[in-house]
Parts: sequence; structure tokens; C-alpha cells
Amino acid sequence: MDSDTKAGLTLAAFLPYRLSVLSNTISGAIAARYDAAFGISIRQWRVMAVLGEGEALTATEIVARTAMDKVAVSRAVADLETRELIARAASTRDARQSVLSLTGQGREIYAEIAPMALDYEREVLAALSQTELETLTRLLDRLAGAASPDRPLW
Amino acid sequence: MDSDTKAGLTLAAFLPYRLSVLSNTISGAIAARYDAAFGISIRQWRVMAVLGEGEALTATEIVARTAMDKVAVSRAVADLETRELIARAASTRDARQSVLSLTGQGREIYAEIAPMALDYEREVLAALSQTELETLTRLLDRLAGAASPDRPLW
DNA sequence: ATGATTTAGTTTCAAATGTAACTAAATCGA
DNA sequence: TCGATTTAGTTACATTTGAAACTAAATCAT
Repeated sequence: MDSDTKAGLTLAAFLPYRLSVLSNTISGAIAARYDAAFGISIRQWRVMAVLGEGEALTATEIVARTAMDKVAVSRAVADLETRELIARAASTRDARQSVLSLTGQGREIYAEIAPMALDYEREVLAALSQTELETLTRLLDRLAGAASPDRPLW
Repeated sequence: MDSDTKAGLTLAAFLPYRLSVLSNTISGAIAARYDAAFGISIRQWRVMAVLGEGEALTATEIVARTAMDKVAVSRAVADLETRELIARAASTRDARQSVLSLTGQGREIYAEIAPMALDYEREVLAALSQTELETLTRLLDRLAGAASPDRPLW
């Protein structure tokens, strides 16, 4: 029997590992920039990013749009509120929820970070042609569908 | 001026975000399985995975192959050693380092987890044809090259 | 209506992580 | 060859994170 006949797992070739390293490298590089400039964490940025799209949102809606859990959202929101980057308005229909939106200051910072993030994305994506980017997007969507934990298992 | 003209960042379409969610979904799904079965964390598994490839390695070599930092490796190694899944042998050439390898028990667990991980990978990759997988691999490599923080910046 | 359950969001506590400081051995340079 | 620097790995401390428990409001079922 060949002692080199292993389970066939080579970490460097294992897709989940490769995705993880790539994702951490990219997210880390962007986060390093806005953290250095504004002291904002990735999670805080995600909250700002969805609010920056325009709509005011409740915490639960932020959870749905950011793939963060509610505790993480609660904490990010609390920090951003303390720093007056987002504001909380009482909801008229449900006293448990508040409607969150960027403050003027929050919008200013958003307006600085968003182009920073997009620039970096462009920089990395410059390695791909337009067609390749479309292909990549399609394949990632397909994988996301296959990997999504909320698909029925039966 | 159009008040909807934002910085043009939509989180759901932002590649770094999409990669991050996909990566966490996939890694999380696999980790949930081996954590439930053996109480092993992602980082511990990565150390086992590179040792499972065959060669005995020093901590520094593990750092190089896993994209983990040395503190994380040190801690994962310490835990795995306590659980007697890896063993430490004094290095002959450098008294500061030890040479690490899986124990018999470690190899047994490795032999159970590796197929589990590969099965899940296969399951997800089933969403892609062989050609698409090759394309994806190529594109991810390309992105990794472009994103790699160790490339010269000047 | 009103008690039982669900939902929104927060708090608490333990575990995981990152950064910096540290120890000990190896290498470098005069 | 011996002091200065670098390297391997660990430890200590502060911060972040995750899970579970919790509070308060809404909805559901009778």
C-alpha cells in the first residue's frame, strides 16, 4: 500500500480554504484603510454601507441585508450611535424597534469610505476582463446557492 | 441633482462582501460538522490538515502554509498536543523549534475529517461543471495574485 | 379580552482573538 | 569571540466575538 495515498486533501488546493484566504486578504486590506482613517470596524462599516444605500432600516432589516447576527448588529449600531454616525428614530408601528439612518456626519464618512472600498475592488478586479468578471459573478452566485444553509435539505 | 446618486456601493453586489459571506457559509458549514463530531476548531483543523499531508513541520512552516499567524498556530498546536493529536519532537538543528506531526490518534481523526471536508466541497462544487471549476480556480488565483498584500506596491 | 407565545433588541458571561512584550536560541558583525 | 540583532515560539493583557439569558412589546389563540 502506498503510504502517500492520503485522503487527498491538500489545503492549498481546497476551495473553502482558498476562498477564506482570498476573502480575508481582500476584506482585511480594505478594512485596514478605513480603520486607520476613521477607526471603523468591518461590522460597523457594513451597517453604514447598507444605511448608505439610502433607506432607513430597523436592526432586523440590517441583519437580513448584512448576514450579520443580531448581537453583532446591536453592538455595531450602539457604537455608531455613540459616535453620532447613525441616528435612531422611534418606530411608529412597533415600539420595540427603532428606525436607523446615517446622520450628516455619518453620510460624510460614508462618502469617503465608499469610494475607497470601490477603488480597492476595482484595483483587484483589474486582474480580470469584463467577461471574466461576469463569469466569476455567475459562478460565485451558483456556489452561494449550493452552499446556502437555508436551502431545504430533504 | 439626483439624491439617489450615491457612491455607487451596493453591499450585495460588492465583491469583497460577497466573497466573505460565501467563504463564511462554506467554512462554517464544514467546521460545524467536525466541531460537532470532534470538538475541533477551524484553526486546529488547518494545522492538522497540513500535517496530514505527510511531512512533519515546524510551527513556522505551519504558519507559512496556513496563512495563520504564529500566535494562532502556537495555540492550536498547544491544544492539539494536550489532546495528543499531534506530537512534538525536538529539532536537531535548532533548539528553538520543534518538529510537529500527527500522532496515531491524530491520523485517525484526520482520516475521518478529511473525507467529510472533501464531501462537502464536492457537494458545493457539484453546482459547477468541470470546465467551470477550472475557470473559477483560475480566476480566484488571479484575484489572489492581485490582492496579495506581499506584492510590491511601488 | 387575557394568558401564552413569538419577536425585537440588549445584556451578560465565557471563549476566541490580536497585539505587544517576552524568553531563549541562533546568527551576524566587528 | 563576544556583544548586538534577529528569529522561533510563548505568554500576558485587552478587545472582540458568540451563545444564552433576558426585557419589553406585539401577536396569537381561545
